Amino acid sequence: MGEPTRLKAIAERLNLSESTVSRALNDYQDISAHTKLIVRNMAKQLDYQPNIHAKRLASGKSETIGYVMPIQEAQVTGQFIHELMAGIAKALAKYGWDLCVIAPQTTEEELTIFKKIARTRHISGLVITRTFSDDPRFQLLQELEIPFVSHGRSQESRKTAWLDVDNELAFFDMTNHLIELGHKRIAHIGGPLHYNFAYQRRNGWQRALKTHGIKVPKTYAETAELTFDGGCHAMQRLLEVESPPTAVCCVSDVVAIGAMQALRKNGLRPGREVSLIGYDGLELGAWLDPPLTSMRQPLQSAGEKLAQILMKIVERGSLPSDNQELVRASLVQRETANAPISSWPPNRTKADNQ
Amino acid sequence: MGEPTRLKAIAERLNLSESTVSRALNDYQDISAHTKLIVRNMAKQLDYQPNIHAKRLASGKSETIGYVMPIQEAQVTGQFIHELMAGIAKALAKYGWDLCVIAPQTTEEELTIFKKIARTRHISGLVITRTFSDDPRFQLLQELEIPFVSHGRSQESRKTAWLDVDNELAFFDMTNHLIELGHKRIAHIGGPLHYNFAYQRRNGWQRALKTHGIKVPKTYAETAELTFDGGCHAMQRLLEVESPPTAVCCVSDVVAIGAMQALRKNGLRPGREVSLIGYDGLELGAWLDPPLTSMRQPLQSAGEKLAQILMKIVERGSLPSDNQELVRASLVQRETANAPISSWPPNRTKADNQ
DNA sequence: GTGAAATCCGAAAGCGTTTTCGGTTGACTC
DNA sequence: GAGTCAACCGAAAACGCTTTCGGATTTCAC
Repeated sequence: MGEPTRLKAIAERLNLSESTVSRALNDYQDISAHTKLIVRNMAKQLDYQPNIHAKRLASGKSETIGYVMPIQEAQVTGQFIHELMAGIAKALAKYGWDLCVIAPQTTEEELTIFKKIARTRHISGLVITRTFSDDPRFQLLQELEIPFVSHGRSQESRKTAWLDVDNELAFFDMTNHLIELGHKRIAHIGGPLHYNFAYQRRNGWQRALKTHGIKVPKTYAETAELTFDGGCHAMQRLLEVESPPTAVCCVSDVVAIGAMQALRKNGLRPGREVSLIGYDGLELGAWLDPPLTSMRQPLQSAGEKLAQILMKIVERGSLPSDNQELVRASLVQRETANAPISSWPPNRTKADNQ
Repeated sequence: MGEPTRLKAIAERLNLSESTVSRALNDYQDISAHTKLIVRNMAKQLDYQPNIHAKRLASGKSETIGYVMPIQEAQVTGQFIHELMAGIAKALAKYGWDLCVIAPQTTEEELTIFKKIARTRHISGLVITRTFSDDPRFQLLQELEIPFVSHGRSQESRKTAWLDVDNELAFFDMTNHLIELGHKRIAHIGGPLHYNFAYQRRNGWQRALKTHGIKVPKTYAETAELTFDGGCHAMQRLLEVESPPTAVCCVSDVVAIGAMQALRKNGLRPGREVSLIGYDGLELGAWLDPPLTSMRQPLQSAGEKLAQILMKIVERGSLPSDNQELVRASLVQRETANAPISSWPPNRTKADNQ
């Protein structure tokens, strides 16, 4: 309804110049407190909203950050992304910044888009997720001088900004929890090692075992695709080793759910013969039978932090390397992690030290 | 690296005016084919990317559409949203349009944002989802003259653009499937009726029963919150009626999963004593024990369609009421929908007509 | 060969901000 | 009372594109 209020309208009403009004609204030092006050009141009264395109053109800033949607490959990334984006959008909205979604179909397209952004500069910074150990995006974005922050680290992220869960610690904690429950035969179903977090999680598991002087066979270090089937097959393999584990740390909830399926197929009940802990804290874990114990990281607040970090870098030139933050995941106790039972594994070998 | 190419650079190189170059690139009629060709070649050669803010300022168009994230209330909306957004972003990207995420925290905030958009016009159209039977957004957006398309209908959507799944037909199909399997005692766990789809789904179920002359007690029409617990409680109530059903149509997968839980608690196995069909076709349904039969709508393509509809309306002034489209959901056969078994329900009443 | 109609392009005026630069006050110093 | 220095504000030039308007050619019919 009606024409939107322009700077000009405010200026005319107050008998000021447009430039004064502009500077008053942007809190310049050379405008008196009194002028600022009346300008702001008038702006509020007229419900002034600056024309964002004019503003961005004139200032050369875009006040828009891009979120690169991970290419759809791993399963159930949905909830994850949703919460993260909600957090990012929320934090940005406070400052009038926009969140723009970028959904490349392939890795090459993703890199092409980055190059385009570097030229147009219509996006002032990027949030990337699903990082790989060896991730070409880090180098490219640095070369292109596009400010960015990643959710998750990489081998290349020493000098860049990131926010990550302490995966190593999470799996250290997770494994310790199982040890405290009395387990000694603790296996790990990890993810493909090109995912950076897969490394870290495996290391956390190993460190906990080492700390307690527990030795496990090499076969206890399984690897699986980050899918239901992946978890299912990996668990099956674990059940077929000479002396199967009494507990398994799983790299993700989806993998853990696959592992549950394998247990069931073998007539075992998750959390009875074999304890299981997943990672992600997915809500749906609670709907399973039995409900899946897991580790959870706060996603919404992570999104907000990512946004804040990025704005700090873009706007105030904060150094990327000063913006590296680790958060701690917490245990979500449900019903698949219990003390070991004596009837399992059925045929103990002499190597068994229990 | 280096300054981006401007219109000016192309013009100078070709000894043309900026306006000619601009019109050549925008395919104006009054530019000769030859000029267009050389301009375009030069643009490509110099890797010209127009300054989006200048373009939008000058043209008064924003080429940005907003996606309003549903307020986080119902469960597992994540995957849903992710796929839909990926589809929208993909379709928009083809035309150089942006997708901007709007994440209001409350309904009031959502409406406030709409009003702001109406003033600034920095977003040229909106996609809204999670529609309610009585949804204030429809009227407001029409009043504000903001182009929009909804995923899902409403009582107020007669004149607006929408894309929806034929919920009524989906539940008609679903119920028929159960009837074909031999079921006659088919209940329904519906959603709160302020969700528009909840109405439609219930009606589809009823129509199928009616078509086959099947009568069911009123107690068979259950209502549940769209949550795991909601489904669980509703199923529990269904099991306590005089003669419980042999099959249940659930308004959503999450509700169905809750219902599965209730069955298990009562010593029953989903798909044996009581068949169950969900709706949404969530991937995670396949990971359950037993895997959940469901109905699925194509989401990614729905997102693309939504984007196309909106662009058509914004750009070419297509009438909203000419852009109403119904798509059909399809059955995802898994293992919770089977023929009824004779041992259930345990104590048949005389009212039982089997 | 003339007039009219097409065809093609350039000049220039926006679009609504930001930001630099300079100018006008008034206060303050000695 | 002349000079200095802040403190405030206005004029005007960007920012890079679109789009209107009109001017210069060429084409065509007669």
